[in-house]
Amino acid sequence: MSIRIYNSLSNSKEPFETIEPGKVGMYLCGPTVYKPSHIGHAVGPVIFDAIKRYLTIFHGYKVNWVVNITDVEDKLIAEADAQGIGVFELAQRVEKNYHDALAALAVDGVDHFPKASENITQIIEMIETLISTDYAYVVGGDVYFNVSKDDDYGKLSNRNPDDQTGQRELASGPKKHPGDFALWKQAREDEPDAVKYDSPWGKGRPGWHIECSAMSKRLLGDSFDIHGGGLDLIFPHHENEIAQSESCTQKPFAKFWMHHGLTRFNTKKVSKSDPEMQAALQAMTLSTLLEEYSGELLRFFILSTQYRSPIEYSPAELAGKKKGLTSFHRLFKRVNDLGAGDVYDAPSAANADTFKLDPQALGDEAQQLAASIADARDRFQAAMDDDFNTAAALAVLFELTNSVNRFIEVMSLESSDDAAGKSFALKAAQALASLGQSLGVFLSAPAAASGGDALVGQLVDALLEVRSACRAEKCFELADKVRDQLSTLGVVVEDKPTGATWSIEKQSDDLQGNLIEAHIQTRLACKAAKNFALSDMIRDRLAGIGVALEDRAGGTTWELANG
RNA sequence: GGCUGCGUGCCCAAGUGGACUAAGGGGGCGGAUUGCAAAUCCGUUAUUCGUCGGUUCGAAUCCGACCGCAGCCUCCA
Repeated sequence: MSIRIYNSLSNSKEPFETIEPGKVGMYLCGPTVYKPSHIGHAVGPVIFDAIKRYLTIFHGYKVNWVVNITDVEDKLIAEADAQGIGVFELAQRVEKNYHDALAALAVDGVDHFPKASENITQIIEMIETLISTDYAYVVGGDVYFNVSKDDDYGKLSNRNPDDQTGQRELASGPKKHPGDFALWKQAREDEPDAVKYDSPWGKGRPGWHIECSAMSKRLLGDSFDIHGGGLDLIFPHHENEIAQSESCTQKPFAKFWMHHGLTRFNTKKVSKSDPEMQAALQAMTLSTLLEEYSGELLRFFILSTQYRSPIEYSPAELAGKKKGLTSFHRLFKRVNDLGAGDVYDAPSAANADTFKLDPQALGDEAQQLAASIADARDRFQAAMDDDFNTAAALAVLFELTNSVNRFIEVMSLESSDDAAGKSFALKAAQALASLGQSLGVFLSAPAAASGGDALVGQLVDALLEVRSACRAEKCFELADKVRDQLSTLGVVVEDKPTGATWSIEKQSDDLQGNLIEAHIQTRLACKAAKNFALSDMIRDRLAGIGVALEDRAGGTTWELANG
């Protein structure tokens, strides 16, 4: 029952033990807010959010999670200049964009979002300590970290700074060693005043790495449990964080280093600074993706791969995942339609009783389902305990989908009033949902399902009543035409024992107007078939929901009775 | 060149020495159901895990070589 985590520091899986019993301090490197975030930036937050939920729900940990916002940095200054706006104006705008995306992805577990600009004092203090202990030195208005002084520098990335001469035998400039990196950068004349901070070494601003050391120290202490980020940050960023922090405090910095795989597009890393990626990047921006896909789908997509593996992003791949996710939504809707209760309102997976179903006298099928559910929790936990294998955990959920569907099928629950059976199906589905919820999916029913518009719903219902009448009269041609029309509008119809149900699979423009038009077309077809009872029914039904039809010489027009 | 990793069916993806004669998803194919669909259910779709050797009673899993791919060594989640 113990958690094992792959630690980049040792390149092996280690048993997870926290520094303080029952508590986890967790730090994730966040974005530099100079350009909108893309899909790759969502990976860390989604994984860590799922981890926090899991650790909290399944292991009872109290998790304190910090994600930094880098708002003082070269690129940001350059981008603000290019756009002709203030540095912090740009930073705030991009940061809002980032937070909106996280909200859509259901990443709500972050406890602190510290900003570099708000921690200058702590940064300066840390640099002063490093200077006083000779781990750093001042050259003009710059301060550099002295890698030669740090014995175990390179332990995370397995690099020896003295062997790194190879490619960049560049002039080390004012530095003592080419591997030395900036802790503090002297202000340049052309830089905006907003990023010129006072320091003992004159006006300037912090280097990139030091902010994470200073902010994690302030919010999580000298030593904490988990530090995460993308694989591309191992060197130099994380290596340098370790160097700064451990040299400053003389204590171990992060206990576990977790690095997630990078998102790729056409087998190449998605990068904001890669010129070849620029065109494609537009489409991979989180705000763009969220216009077309739900946050839940993007989250599901990210969780369907073990976090250390790279994820290949493509619209086709996302479409495939969407089908998988939809199969859960269908099941939940199917169970909710049984009327025994709301699946989404599931008890917590933390409660073992959620998985103890009593099959009573419901027979073999219920026995089997009860066994599957009980087993699922263990398998789910085993997968998650093994380095947070969300891909394997989701596989367990897929299997349960099948078990519950089969139960509903075999017990014919949709066409019976078997209250005990329905309640059993509900509990099984809730157990399934609770596992997903502990990863941050299945939190609520997909928003688009009902169209979000009462009139649209009434129009579809009315159309389906007409179709039902057609089917009763064995007038299948007309019935199919209705279904086809709806399908074109993105409304998918499914016939069930209890009648037809529908859902909006694809949003389309002016759905309302098109639905009324579909009524008119259907009515025209009825009239052509001399089925006047049906055509009148359509007109009356529409009138009932406030849509008045008028037959004119040039065709039929419609208007809404009251706004 | 140095340092990390990776290579599993048509596609995605778990599994890292023995319940693997390899999860799960997408797709394909057959059947049940349906007026027909859709959805759902049942069945089926890798004797094989980049290639070649080795270790072992036993390897997708360990070792070696080779081939291919990615990341880092400069900013990057």
